[in-house]
Amino acid sequence: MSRSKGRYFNNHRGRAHGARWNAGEESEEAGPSRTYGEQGGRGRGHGRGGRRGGPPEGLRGRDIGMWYAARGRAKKAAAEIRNRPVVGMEPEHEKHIRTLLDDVQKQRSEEEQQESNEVKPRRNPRDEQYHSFYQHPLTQDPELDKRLRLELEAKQADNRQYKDMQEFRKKLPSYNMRHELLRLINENQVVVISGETGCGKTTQVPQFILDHHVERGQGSTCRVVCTQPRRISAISVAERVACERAEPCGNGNSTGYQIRLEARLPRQQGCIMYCTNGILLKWLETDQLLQSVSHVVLDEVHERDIISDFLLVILKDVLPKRPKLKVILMSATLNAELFSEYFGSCPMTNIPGFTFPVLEYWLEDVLQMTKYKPPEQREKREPIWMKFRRGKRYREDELKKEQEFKEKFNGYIKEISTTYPEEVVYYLQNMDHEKMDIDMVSTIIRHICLNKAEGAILVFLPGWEQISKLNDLLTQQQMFRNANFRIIPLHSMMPTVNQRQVFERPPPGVRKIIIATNIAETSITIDDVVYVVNLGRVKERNFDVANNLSTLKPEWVSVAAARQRRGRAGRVQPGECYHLYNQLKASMLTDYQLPEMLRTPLDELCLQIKSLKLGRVHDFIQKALQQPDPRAVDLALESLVQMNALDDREKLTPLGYHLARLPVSPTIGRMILFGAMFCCLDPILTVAASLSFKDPFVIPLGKEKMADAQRKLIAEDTYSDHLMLVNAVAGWEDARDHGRGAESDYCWRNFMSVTTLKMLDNMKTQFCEHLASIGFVEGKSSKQRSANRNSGNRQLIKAILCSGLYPNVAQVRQNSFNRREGKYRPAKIVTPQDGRVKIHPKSVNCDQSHFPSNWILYHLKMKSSDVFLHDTTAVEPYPLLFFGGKIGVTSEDGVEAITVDDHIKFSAPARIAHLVKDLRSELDKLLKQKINQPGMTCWGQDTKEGRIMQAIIDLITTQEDHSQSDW
DNA sequence: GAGCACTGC
Repeated sequence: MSRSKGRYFNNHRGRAHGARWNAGEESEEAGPSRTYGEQGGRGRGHGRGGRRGGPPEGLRGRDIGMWYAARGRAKKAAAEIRNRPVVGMEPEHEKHIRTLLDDVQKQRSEEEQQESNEVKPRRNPRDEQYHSFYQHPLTQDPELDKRLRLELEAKQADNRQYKDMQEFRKKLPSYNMRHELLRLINENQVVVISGETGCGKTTQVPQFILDHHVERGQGSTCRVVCTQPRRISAISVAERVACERAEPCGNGNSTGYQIRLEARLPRQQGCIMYCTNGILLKWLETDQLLQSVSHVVLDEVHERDIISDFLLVILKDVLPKRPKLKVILMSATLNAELFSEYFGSCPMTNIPGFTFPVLEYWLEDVLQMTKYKPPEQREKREPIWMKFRRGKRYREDELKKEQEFKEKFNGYIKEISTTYPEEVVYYLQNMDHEKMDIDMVSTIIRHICLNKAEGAILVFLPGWEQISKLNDLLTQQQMFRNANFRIIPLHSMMPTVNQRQVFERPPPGVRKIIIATNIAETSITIDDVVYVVNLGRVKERNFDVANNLSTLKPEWVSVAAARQRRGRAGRVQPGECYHLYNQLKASMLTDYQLPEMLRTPLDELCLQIKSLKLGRVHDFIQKALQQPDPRAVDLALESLVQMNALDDREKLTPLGYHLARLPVSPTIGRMILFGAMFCCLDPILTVAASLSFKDPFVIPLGKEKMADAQRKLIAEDTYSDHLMLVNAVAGWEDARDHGRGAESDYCWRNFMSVTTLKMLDNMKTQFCEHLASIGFVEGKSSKQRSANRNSGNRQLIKAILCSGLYPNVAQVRQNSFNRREGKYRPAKIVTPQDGRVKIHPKSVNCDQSHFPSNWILYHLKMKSSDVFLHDTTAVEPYPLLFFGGKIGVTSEDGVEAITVDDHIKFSAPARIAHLVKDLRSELDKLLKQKINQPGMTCWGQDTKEGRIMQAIIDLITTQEDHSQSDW
C-alpha cells in the first residue's frame, strides 16, 4: 500500500481555523465560543431554591423522579447544543463571498430581462449510435434469405462438426418436441414452455425458431433475443449454441451474446442473440416496441428477479401494439401456470427433463443412519421487551408460522412413530427444529465419507458464519486432515485461491467437499457432485416497508430451491441428497421465494418506469404479476422527489432524465454527475463503480482480522470506507503500471481481487463514455486531466459523496474517556429513523470512539443481527450544508444555528448562516442550469460558475478534518 | 462484533 499513499490527497492539516468542532476549545470567532459559555451555566441553574443540586424543597415521591427526569432532559439538550459543531468562516472568505453574491445578483437581473425560458435536456446524441444494430425494424431481404438457406443446407449435408452435434441434439428431450413447439409458437403470440434442467430448452428453442425460418426462406425476418438472468449463463449458452451450429460465437455469425461491457454480436438478420435481462431493458429505452426483434425468449422467468418481472409487464403492454412479435416464456415446471394465466391463459407445454435420479433423505433418515443425538431444546421464553422491538409485524408472521408448525407437530410425530425407531422419534420430539446444527452437518459428511462410494459432496449453508464453523469442525477432525480430502469453502467474498480445485475432478480415492452458500445453486456448477447436503436455509434480503428498512436474515428455502439443490447431485450419475430438516417442515415450505420486486426498495424501478414513459407509477406497478406494497412505491417516489429526479407531479426532471440513463441506482448517478461537474471524476467513479457492483476486497476464511486491519491501514486518517477504497484502487493502478508481478503482489498483500478490480475499471470507463456523451467531460478516460483538477481534494470528494448519499446521514454521539475502563468507548451512532444503530464491523470506522465530525454518511443500512451501516464516511458541516437537504437559519434559546432539513444543526452566527444559505441557493441554481445545459465546467475566475464553485470548494477545503489536531 | 445471490448501451 505504501506506494499509493497520498497519491491523490493533499494533506490540509494545520491550515484550518475556520470551523471548530469541539465547542469546548476556544475559537477565534467570538460568537460561538461565548454561546458555549452561556450554555454551560444554564443546566446548573435549573434546580433553583432547593438543596444544592437537588430537587426543590416540598417535592415528594413521584414528583422528585419527574424533577430528575426533567433535569436530565434539559442537561441532554444543553449538551447537544454545546456539542454542535461550529460553522465559521475566515474573514477573507466572508468578504470574498459577499462580493461574489453581489456580482451574481446584479448579473442575474440583467440576464432575466434577456431570457427566461425552460431549457430542455439535450437528447443523448449517442442513443442512436449505441442502438444502430437494433434500430431498424426487420425487413425481408430475399437475397439474404436464399443465402442463409443454402448455407444451412450445406452444413446439414456435409459439415462434420455440425452433424456430430446434430446427433447429440437429437438425444435431448426438447428435440423430439420440435414440431409441437414450432406449431405452438406459430399459432400463438405468447407461449409458456416449462421444463427442468437438462431438457435443453435454452439452447434448442431459439435454434428451432431460427432454422424453421431459414428453411422456409424467411431467414432475414428472424431475430431471436433470448434473455438470461445471469451474465455467465448468457455467455456459456451462446457459446454452446454457436458450437452446435459449427460456427464461432458472435463476429457476424448466426449466434452471439451481449452482456454489460462485453459483446460478441451476431449478424443483423437471421440470428440468435443471448443477453442478460438488463440489456433487453436498456434496449427498450430506444426501441419501445421492440421493432427490431421478431421473437423474445425470456428464460428462467420463475426466478422472478425484479428486471424479469418488469419486462413481463412491459411485454404484456407491447403485445397488442406489435401483433407479429412472438413471446416465449421459459420456466420451471412448478409454476408455469402462473405465467400462462398472466398472459390470458396462453398455451403451455412441458418438456420432460433429463437428469439422473437423486435419492432423497430427510432429517428422520439422517438421525437414523448416523445415530446422531441432536441437543435437546431448552425451554425458550421470549423476553418481554422483544414485543416492543421494531418489526413487530414481521415477528407476527413468524409466530404464525411457528404456531402452525406446533399444531401439526403431534400428528406428524404420531405418523412417523410407525416407521422410525423410538430414539429417532424421541429426538425429533425434543430437538430445536429452528436451530442450525453445524455438528449435525459435520456428522452426515463424516457418514457419507465412511460409508458411501466415491463422489464429491456439496454442502449448502446460509452464510459465512456457518461455512466458517463447519470448516473449523471438519479440519479439527483427524480423519479429514490428510490428502484424501479436499475441503473447499465457496462464498462470493472468499478468494477462489485455487479456482481449478473447485471444478477439477480429484484423483481416485480423494474426496472433494465443497461448503457453499447458494452461490452453488445457480451460479457455479460443479459437475462431479454426487452427494448434496442441504441445511435448508438461505439468507434472504427483505424490505420492511413499515420501517423503511432492508433486512438480511436466514430463512427456510423454498420447494423450488430445495429441488434445485437436489438437482446438483445428479448431473453426471445417480446421486443422493440429504435434507437436514424434517418432513413436516419440508411439506410446509413455500413453493417459491417471494419475488424480488416485493423484497426490495423500488427507487430505481420507479425511475425506469418514468424514463420509459410507461405512465403513472402506481398504475403501472399495479399491473405486475405480484404487486408490491403500495407504501413501498410511495417511499420510492418520495425519495425520487427528494433527490430532485421527479417533480411533485411525478414528472421526470432533467436530472432524473440523466439519472435514468446511467446504469446505476439514482443516488449513485447523482454522485457521478456531481463528481464530473466538480472535476474530481476518477475517485468518484471508483466509489460509484464499487458501490453499484461490489467492493474489490476478498476475505480468506480465517484471516478476517488481518483483512480488517489492512483496510484500516489503507484508510489512513480519512475516517471513510469510500476514501479507503479510492486509496486502494489508486494503489492497484500504481502497482499495475509496474507489471504483473507487482500487481498480483499488491492484491495479495491487500486482500483484493484482480478480477473485480478490472471489472470496476471497465465500469468507470463506461460511466465516462456516458458522461462524455452527455457533454460533462471530454474523453472516455476517467483519468482525463481536465475532469480531475480537484481529485486530490479529500474534503471535496466527501462533499460529492454527500451529494449522492444524502439523506443517508447518521449522527455520532462522541464518547468521552471512560475512567473506569481506562479507555475510550466506541462512539454511539444514531439515525432519526432507527435510533441507535451500529457501524458494520467490516467498516474502517467501526471501532472509532472519536470522529472528526458529528455526522457520518452511509450508503447501505441493513438489519441483520442488528441495524448496521455498512460503509461510512465521516463528513464535516460544509458538505452537508452545500450538498445536503434544505438549509434553515434558526435561533434556539439565543443560540444561533444553521440547520439542514431541520434536524442537522450547527452553531453559526446568523451573519454567516445567511451568507451560507445564499451561496447554497446560488449553487442550486447553477447546478440546475448545468444539468439543463450540460457542459464542461469553466473554472476561470471570469465566469460565474467558476467563481461560485471555487468559492464553495475553498470553504469546504479549509474546513479541516480535526481527526488529529482537535482532541 | 460480522459479510445470500444477481444485474445495467
